[in-house]
Amino acid sequence: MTDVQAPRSAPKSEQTRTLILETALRLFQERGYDKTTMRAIAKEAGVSVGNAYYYFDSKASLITGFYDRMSHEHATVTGERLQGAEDFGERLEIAVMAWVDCAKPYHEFAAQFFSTAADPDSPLSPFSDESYPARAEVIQIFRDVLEGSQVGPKLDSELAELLPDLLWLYLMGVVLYWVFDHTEDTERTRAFVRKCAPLVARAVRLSRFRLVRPLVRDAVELMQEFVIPKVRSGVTK
Amino acid sequence: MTDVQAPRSAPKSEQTRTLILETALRLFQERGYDKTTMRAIAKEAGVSVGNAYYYFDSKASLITGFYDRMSHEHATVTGERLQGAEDFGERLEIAVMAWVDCAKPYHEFAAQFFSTAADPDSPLSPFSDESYPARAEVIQIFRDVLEGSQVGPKLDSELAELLPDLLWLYLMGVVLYWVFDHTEDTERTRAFVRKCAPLVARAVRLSRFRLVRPLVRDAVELMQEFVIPKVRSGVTK
DNA sequence: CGCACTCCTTGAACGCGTTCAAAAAGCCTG
DNA sequence: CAGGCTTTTTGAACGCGTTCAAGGAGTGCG
Repeated sequence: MTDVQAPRSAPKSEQTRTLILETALRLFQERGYDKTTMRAIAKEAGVSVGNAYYYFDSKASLITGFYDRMSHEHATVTGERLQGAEDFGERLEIAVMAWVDCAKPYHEFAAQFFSTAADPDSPLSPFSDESYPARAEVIQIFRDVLEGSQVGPKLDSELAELLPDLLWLYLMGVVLYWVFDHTEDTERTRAFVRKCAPLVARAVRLSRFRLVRPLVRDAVELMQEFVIPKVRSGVTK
Repeated sequence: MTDVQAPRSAPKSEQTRTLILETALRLFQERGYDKTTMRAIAKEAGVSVGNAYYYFDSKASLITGFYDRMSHEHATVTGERLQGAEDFGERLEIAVMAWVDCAKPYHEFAAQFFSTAADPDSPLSPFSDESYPARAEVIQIFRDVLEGSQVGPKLDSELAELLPDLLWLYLMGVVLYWVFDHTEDTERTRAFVRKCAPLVARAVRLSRFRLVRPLVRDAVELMQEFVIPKVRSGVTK
């Protein structure tokens, strides 16, 4: 099921599918999402427009592969960089900054594409059932971030269980910031991430104190009831 | 060709413009955004498609009037309901719930339209320069919410100044939740709002304690540097 | 009255994403 | 090889948002 380059064993149809997908992603990156037409994709891939629609529901759903690729690379890069870092804030910064780095080549393309992804009914919404695998993989990254630090075991168990999902939401906030960021090399987003990480870490550590703990518990409960179901299994639930 | 009412102050062109706008908003509400075509708007208004484009840049920019109308009604309704409420959490719930009530007739339409509004370059983005007037009006609502409660004066002055903008961001979060909410009468969003308000109020009150104050100050500083400029004067700054 | 000038209005035409009936290519069985 | 069946491929056609050259319509001036 891995779709890198069509293996020799793959049937013809799978080859065509892959060819169309690769061509599309290449053109998206070269010309941007809007300027890449379905006709151009078909022509470049040497097939008909109708054929592209035989394999993919829509132009937007050609992005599915992009999601998977992106979360894979994010997980890999983060895994490498986390080696040796033990401070929670530091680890968090590494994970989020890794995303910014991985997403760099796609910034222009992603900004154009963002509005499509924001459609609640689109399979490409970050909350959709279809994007669940990619979402789960990124949440796992944050689980690693937490478990590899000293702060993890000291937390309230319910919060510790919830935190990876919350950090994924935090990443979505960063993504939103990044999409609107037009500075060179998205330097402003990077500065934002560098400043945010230690603050988040401090907030998490504060959550253990007797003064704030009751509030945190209630907030955790609220999240578990109202927000997490949407993150865990898509908006339809 | 047909002149309905002729206010002596309004020249012919203004009449046409208004006619197109009113027709568009009515059809959007009746049929939804996607199913309302520019051709249908023009036909229903008794003009040509090209004429609609003479007055409005695009189909999306026909929504501008909707934004203003919505924020006005939100401000009015909130103002009425705030009478007699003094608790900050209660006032916050009133303000946000008033939004949910005002937005009720447009839920289906807004969900379709949401993806257009999410485009960072669109004048209809909630962060855009063009939507600044509506945004400012809503932020003023939250300023009233804060000032009419007892918690306002006791806060750190920097936080107090920032809080209305932050509460507007919180409202944007609720809007996001609302857009994805498919329950009857968006009952789930309402429950979410009812549970959130007192928690936010508690968090604000906690911010005054010596234990958390340093963190809050740093977070406020971060917000002022990285986020508030975008809220105050649009993303271009 | 003719002329020029600006403001409005028109509808055909363009390029886009998407659909679909029909043709082509594989594939299996007798 | 023939015949039927499914899978794959085609490209014309549809409806959409949007553009634009062309033509009114009103107004002031000689």
